[in-house]
Amino acid sequence: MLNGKATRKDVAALAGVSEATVSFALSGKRYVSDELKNRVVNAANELGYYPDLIARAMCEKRTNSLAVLTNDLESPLQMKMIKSIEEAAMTKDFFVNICGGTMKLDRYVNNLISRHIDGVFLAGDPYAITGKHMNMLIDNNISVCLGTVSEFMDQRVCGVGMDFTEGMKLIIEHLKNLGHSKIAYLSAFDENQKGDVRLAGFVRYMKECLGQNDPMYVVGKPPYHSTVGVGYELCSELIRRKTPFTAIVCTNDMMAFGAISALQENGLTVPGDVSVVGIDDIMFAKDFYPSLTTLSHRVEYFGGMVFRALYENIQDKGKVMREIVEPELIVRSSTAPPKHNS
Amino acid sequence: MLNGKATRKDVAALAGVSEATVSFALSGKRYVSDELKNRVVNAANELGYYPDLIARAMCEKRTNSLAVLTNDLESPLQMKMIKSIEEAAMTKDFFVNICGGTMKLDRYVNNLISRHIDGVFLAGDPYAITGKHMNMLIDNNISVCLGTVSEFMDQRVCGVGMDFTEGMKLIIEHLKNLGHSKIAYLSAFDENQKGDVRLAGFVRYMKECLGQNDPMYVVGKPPYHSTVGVGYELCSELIRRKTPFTAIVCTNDMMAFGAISALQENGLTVPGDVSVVGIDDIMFAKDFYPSLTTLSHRVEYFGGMVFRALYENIQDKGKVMREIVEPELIVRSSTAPPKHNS
DNA sequence: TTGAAAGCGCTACCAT
DNA sequence: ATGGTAGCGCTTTCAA
Repeated sequence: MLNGKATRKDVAALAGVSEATVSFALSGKRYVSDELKNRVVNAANELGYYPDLIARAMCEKRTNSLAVLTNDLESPLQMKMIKSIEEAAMTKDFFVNICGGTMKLDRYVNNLISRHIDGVFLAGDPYAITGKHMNMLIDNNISVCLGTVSEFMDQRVCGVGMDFTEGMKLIIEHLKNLGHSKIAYLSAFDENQKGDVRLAGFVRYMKECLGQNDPMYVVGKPPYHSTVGVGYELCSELIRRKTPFTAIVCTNDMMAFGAISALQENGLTVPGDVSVVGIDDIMFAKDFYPSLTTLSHRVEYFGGMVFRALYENIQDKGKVMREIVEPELIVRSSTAPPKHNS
Repeated sequence: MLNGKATRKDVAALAGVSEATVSFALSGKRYVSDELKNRVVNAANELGYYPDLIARAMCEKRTNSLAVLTNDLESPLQMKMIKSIEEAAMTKDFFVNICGGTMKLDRYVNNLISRHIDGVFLAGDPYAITGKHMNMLIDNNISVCLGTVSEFMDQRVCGVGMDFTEGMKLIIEHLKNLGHSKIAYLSAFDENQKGDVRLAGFVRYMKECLGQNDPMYVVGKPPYHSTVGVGYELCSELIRRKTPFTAIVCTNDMMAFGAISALQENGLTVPGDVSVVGIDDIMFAKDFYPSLTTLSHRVEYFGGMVFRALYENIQDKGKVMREIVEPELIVRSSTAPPKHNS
């Protein structure tokens, strides 16, 4: 444990073997007799030797590191996702860099390339990253994974997506099973927003499950934020419409929190008078009052898949994984059967 | 723009100069005549040349990268902090790695060293990181910054801390100015928890500002979580005590949200019947209903300071910055004058 | 003012 | 089964 900078040379000298043998004994990439291996391992331990990953990266043109590029580092969902990616990455000794602010994309992309980052997960808005940037990354041998899956994706990029359509089905079936039929949807996005399939799923399953052709919903407007505040606004709007409803589904959990506030301010209790369902299962969902019934994307699993997609593509550019993670409905206490008089 | 891997050699060849001149022309570390410099710059542009940062790191024994070590990647406060550190870092082309899970500390520390990460910010619980790990980092020339400042800190580590004492003063003065005197504090921690100076600050300023020797407070118990749920519990306990109060201060914003829920469930409105103040100014504080009056640590500034402390220490191990960031009270709509009959 | 070349610590190929 | 060593792309010292 000299002064913390033992090199392979020192180990070789102490063990009385060649430098090559040190590498091979430690990596196992070539057979080394037990005796020499022992001497090397002991010498390495004695000196507190760890291979210099920068030097290794220089030879291998690989750094064992990823980056997550996102424009919304404060979003609870993204954080959870980053956390789970990082956890999966660490099992293979990959480090994870975070790149917030999709504004400075050029700068990030240059850095990613110059630093020989092996793979990138593009969280945030997929439309914010241009084809030019994607090509630069891929041309420089960096694996790319998108947080979505579509047939129009570049054939060389991986994708892990969420199944909101199936999710909507789970939500509506849950509410139906509780006895609800007057269900409203609060959408942060309007019909013009491609990319958000939640509203379409809602419409579809209100028809398929409940036979309703004209379900209730309130839509947001540009810039399409899905915050607590927007949930409050949209729910207030819903209440003003005076159309009776016994359950509300929201674009995400934060909007659900806002909706609950609006209901309470109007003297309606949750789930007594109205059941509320969110989407995302963010950290607060479980210990909010009332705890929120919400659609989970199983983010831990999701993050693991993202890492796996990237990892496999790094090992073999031929493997381009495309995976849709099936959601799971987490039933908590914001949903209950409707009142009889409703 | 060959196939994305022009090297310095290529630039030198194209410009008709030596490789050394390429480096110097681009870095400006040595005078290069205007003519040669131009030829180099043009050649570099033409080839799409960017220096290989891994090769550079190998020479310089520096990677221009930091890591944030934290045990709670999902905490909104930490996220905001990481975001602001990353933003500051990017202004100097530093990359930021995230290391969640303080459990695998050995593994992270080894990686940090092997990868020649230049500096580390220890977010999370400072007591979770052992002296052994800190010494390993410092002995290996890695700068360390703690999210706290105390006189007992290792002389070689930087620190950027929050001034909760001053913060409590701001909070209590604000409530006093509104006309409150029956103020209660909901603490996630109890008196046994050193490190949390909020309760002490509360007691102190209830006396100094309001002349009260025995202020109301409810404390948490191990494992001392400060979640929405705990806020709800502690507030419920406060209500059960039947001691009249017109304002509540909470350990953090999440507890404040829980407290507000508990109040509302007991038929008390915020801020009509009770004013509530949080601490941290997390993302949700501003668009919660009601929007939360809370103590901001000015996290953007805080993160900038953390980066600066690390950056300066990296350049010069002699510079060990210790900075206390002064808080700021963000007055929103969860506080108002007390009712007359209270 | 500019060029040549010695490293940095490792991987992996070529010898033995 | 093991050793020697070229080479990765750069920074920087030493020469010219």
